Amino acid sequence: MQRLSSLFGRTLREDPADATIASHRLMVRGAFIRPLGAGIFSYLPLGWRTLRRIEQVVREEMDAVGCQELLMPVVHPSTLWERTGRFASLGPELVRFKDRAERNMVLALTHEEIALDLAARLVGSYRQLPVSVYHFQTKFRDEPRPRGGLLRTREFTMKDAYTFDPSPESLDATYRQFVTAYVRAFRRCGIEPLVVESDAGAMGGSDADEFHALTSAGEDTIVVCPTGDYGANQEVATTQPPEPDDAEPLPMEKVETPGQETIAAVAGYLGIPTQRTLKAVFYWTGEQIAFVAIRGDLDVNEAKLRRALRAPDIRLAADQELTAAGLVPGYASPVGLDEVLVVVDRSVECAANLVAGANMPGAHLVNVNFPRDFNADLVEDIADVAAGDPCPRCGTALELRTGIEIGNTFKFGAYYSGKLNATYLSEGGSPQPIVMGSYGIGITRLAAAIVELHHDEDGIIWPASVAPYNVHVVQLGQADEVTQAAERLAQDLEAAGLSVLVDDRDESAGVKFNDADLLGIPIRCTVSRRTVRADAVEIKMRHQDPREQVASAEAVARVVAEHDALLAALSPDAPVGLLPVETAAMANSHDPLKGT
RNA sequence: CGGGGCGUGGCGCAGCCAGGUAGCGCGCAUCGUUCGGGACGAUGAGGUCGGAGGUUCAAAUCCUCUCGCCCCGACCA
Repeated sequence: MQRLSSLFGRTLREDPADATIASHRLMVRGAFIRPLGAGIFSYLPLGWRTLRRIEQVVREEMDAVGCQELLMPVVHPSTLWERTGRFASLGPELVRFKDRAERNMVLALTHEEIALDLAARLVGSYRQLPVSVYHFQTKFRDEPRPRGGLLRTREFTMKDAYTFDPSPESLDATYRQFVTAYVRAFRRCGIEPLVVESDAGAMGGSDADEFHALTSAGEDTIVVCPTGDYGANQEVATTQPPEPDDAEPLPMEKVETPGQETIAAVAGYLGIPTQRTLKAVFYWTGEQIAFVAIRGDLDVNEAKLRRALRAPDIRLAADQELTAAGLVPGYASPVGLDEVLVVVDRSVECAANLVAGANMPGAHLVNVNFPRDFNADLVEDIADVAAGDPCPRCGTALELRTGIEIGNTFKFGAYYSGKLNATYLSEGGSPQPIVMGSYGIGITRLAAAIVELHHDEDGIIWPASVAPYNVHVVQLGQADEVTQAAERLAQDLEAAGLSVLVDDRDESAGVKFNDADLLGIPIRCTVSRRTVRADAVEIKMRHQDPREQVASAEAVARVVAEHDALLAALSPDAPVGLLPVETAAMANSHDPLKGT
């Protein structure tokens, strides 16, 4: 048992000034974590115990699908990273340094290279496949902007798994197993994950899914169909193509629009809806300017544009870059442009008689029609999906949600195997590339997501599966009889298999109860002069209000039963797949920031 | 990287504009009284005011530079 009087860490009465989101605030106040630098945290005993419990849930689900735990290093020679090309292609988020012999080294930000290299060395035959490994390991990514406590850190703990299959079909089966294992793990941690399609990445992935905890504290926008048949990260989400406008194309004309430099201004000035305008957005690809033409009411989705252009590092172009290319900011038009790369969103292809800039100050063109009036180098879907757009599968109005990405899964196929020459001998005796999958769960981020979904104004409400201790024994008063009773209760609870935190501090009842609420251990037992005289123990569940006195002789059995019931409620067993949005709505209703 | 904010005992803050003995609340220590939802009284410890340089008789305060942290955006397997 741990006594609060000797716990390393102190709770804070006031919120830390720099914490804005609930999980950050409560985990610092409750002595779970302390910041060391931007995006770098120490995990105090309470926090570390919690992380280890989360790990254990994940570990059990990984073991259950036959995945084998190992441990790979944090510091790597750059060699393998050079062979896959990532030493050069990754940006400053990959920390590079030299050792004493001037060899290039990196800090692990993931372990595909290392895991696959191991597989290549250890797997020789199809008889050894499929096989999979995982570990819990520190990752370091020099993020440009850490934020939200454990939500986005530079140093973090990740459970990453790597699967090795003999064929894409075999990988498909493995992949489904892992998705199922992930959903089970998250449910056991008290999170109903929303599984959505995600960006497979510019690095050769063929298929990818993300697992989201829905809460307004998240950073990702998720597009979901209320029928549950579609869900995708906004980076890859699509909607049904717009209905073609079969209006008769009218002759193009120039109109004076002095001072009307924005879509809203032009539309207002001409008395038309923004859907009837053509918005020009300019990106710099690193080599040239890309002129993006999109319907005025839509927004450009940069992730889609990046893929369409096959340009990993696009950014909005600066005004001087536009002027240098002969474009007039506010009045730019694709009409009459030859030198510039033009990307047209499919919304423009389907529209008729749009208003576009005239490439001169103070004037616009009306009745612009594509492709009659201008050319495109690319026509693609590069628009953000908006709430209300029709589901690509069933046409139902789509909804937008905010989520924390707590896990992801990727099919890499033979992409890395080709680079690292990772092969096995097939039944026919020929070398074949190992077919790889990669699966991540951010353990520290998952802890933050759990707190976001499980807290109230008084503190954290840990799911029983991951709480740092099972039971919080609060001793009120320092009388010998009370101390002894609390001690005995704690010992009996431990003998029954529960972990116990005892608040034996000489503090007032209010301080102790408030700290108990803050720390969020699911079951609280109070021992005081009053309960000792009644030969009883008061039991209170953290997630509900009633307090109940139970006879001492029955207290332990009762606590065990309550704890078992809490664990049973965190059942992993429910249909797996793309989850219905009702569950998403339920998850959101837990979020006090949004109200209910 | 762009924009904004903030660095003053362990935590939360005031003082800065209008330079002149570094303050408040909480916490901490000791003693006493309290003792079921952040008790009360008394006494006490604890701060090179993020750092460097400058202006000045005098700098937490004014100027310059710099480091760090937070938020928004950019970015993000």
